[in-house]
Amino acid sequence: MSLSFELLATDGLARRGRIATAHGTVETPAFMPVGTAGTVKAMMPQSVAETGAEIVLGNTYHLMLRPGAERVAALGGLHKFMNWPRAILTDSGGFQVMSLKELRKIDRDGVTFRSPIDGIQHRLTPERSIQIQHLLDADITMSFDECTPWPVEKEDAARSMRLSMDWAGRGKHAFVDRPGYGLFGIVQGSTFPDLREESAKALTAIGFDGYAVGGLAVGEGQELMFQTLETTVPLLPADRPRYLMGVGRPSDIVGAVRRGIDMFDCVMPTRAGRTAQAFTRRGELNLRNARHRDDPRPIDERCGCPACRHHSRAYLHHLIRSEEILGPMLLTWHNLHYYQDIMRGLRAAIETQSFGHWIAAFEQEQGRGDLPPL
RNA sequence: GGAGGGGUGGCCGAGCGGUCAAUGGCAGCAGACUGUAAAUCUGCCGACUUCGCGUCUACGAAGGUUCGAAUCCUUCCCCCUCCA
Repeated sequence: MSLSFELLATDGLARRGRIATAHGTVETPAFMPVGTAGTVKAMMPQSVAETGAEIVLGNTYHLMLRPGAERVAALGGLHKFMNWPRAILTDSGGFQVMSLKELRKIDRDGVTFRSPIDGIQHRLTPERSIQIQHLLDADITMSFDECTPWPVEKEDAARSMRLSMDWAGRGKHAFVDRPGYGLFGIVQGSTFPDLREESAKALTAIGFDGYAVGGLAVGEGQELMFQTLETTVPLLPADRPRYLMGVGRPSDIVGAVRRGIDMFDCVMPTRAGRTAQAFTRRGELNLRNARHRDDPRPIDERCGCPACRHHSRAYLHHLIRSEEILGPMLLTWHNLHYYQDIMRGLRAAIETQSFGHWIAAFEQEQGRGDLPPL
């Protein structure tokens, strides 16, 4: 195991840990902003770091198409290329097997994609996906899998999961172990407990530096997602980090930490920020709505982000309405800052054995709703 | 003075005898967004409405032709272009 994971404290099933990567440590529970194409959209790398992020996600599929993995490698790797000196986790392309279902053909050996950029065919196998992630210099490499869509017949979920397990084994062989670098396996099996169990056992038998839970937050709803975590997480090795892929909203993250998850990534704070939605302690706000037109207050007077320290809701509303680029920038910044505030709060709560109290306060405040309009 | 082109819902702009409360776009009002084909997408957008239809008022104004007119005819009002 060349990726060290230290378990610092626990409170119930919740864990406080530390991952040491070749590009710095990552305090867990951790949220990883998504930087698909070598950029966390609408954010400068330094600003991403200032929110408290210690690791971002990059994407095999997108970087393979453009500018190309070999080109990134020749330019010194993804950290240097995007000027992000900290840790990077790369998705394997497995999500695109689902999200680009109209543009790909899947077979036992791998997946052929037709590029949405120029129509050219690209081939991704477990081995090539790992190789690309090496070329990108990812600190954490993800196994190539198929993110199983939902809803799905059990038979199809089983076939999909077993294919991903086969690919996980092939990826493990292709992975070049180095100090500070790690490979994660991804548990599939949709919402079927016995399939999740089969998948978890298959992965632990192979042995990975960390274990991800994939195929969730794809439409099944929070309750089913939590149920699936409750049956899956206990099957994962306690001494390895656990990553819930693609999740989620603040309440999803909090609930998953309570169930033993250590790492998260999600486009929600960045994408929603670009589409005028702000996440706050007291719930969600759509800054495009007319009710903010004359509101001189910040999104959240207790938030320390630049949007909240320097700008009114009225101004942010104006920027969004005017389609000024600063609008998406500031809202993305706010959302990422708020997400990292949550993670800081979760980590501190677990350290001080006050997790239950923290969650109660979190839920109470979220339920209270936005401040009344002026 | 002469010749020609126009006036359509908040704006721009299609339609040129029925299937038109009237294509589109913008503006406006909301909603969605979960390992990013996303600075994207969806719904509503004359009035009333039991929100399902329906009813009413509508395509510069007034008349007329027609079973039926935003669409054809007459007159009037206004705008634009070119020539004097």
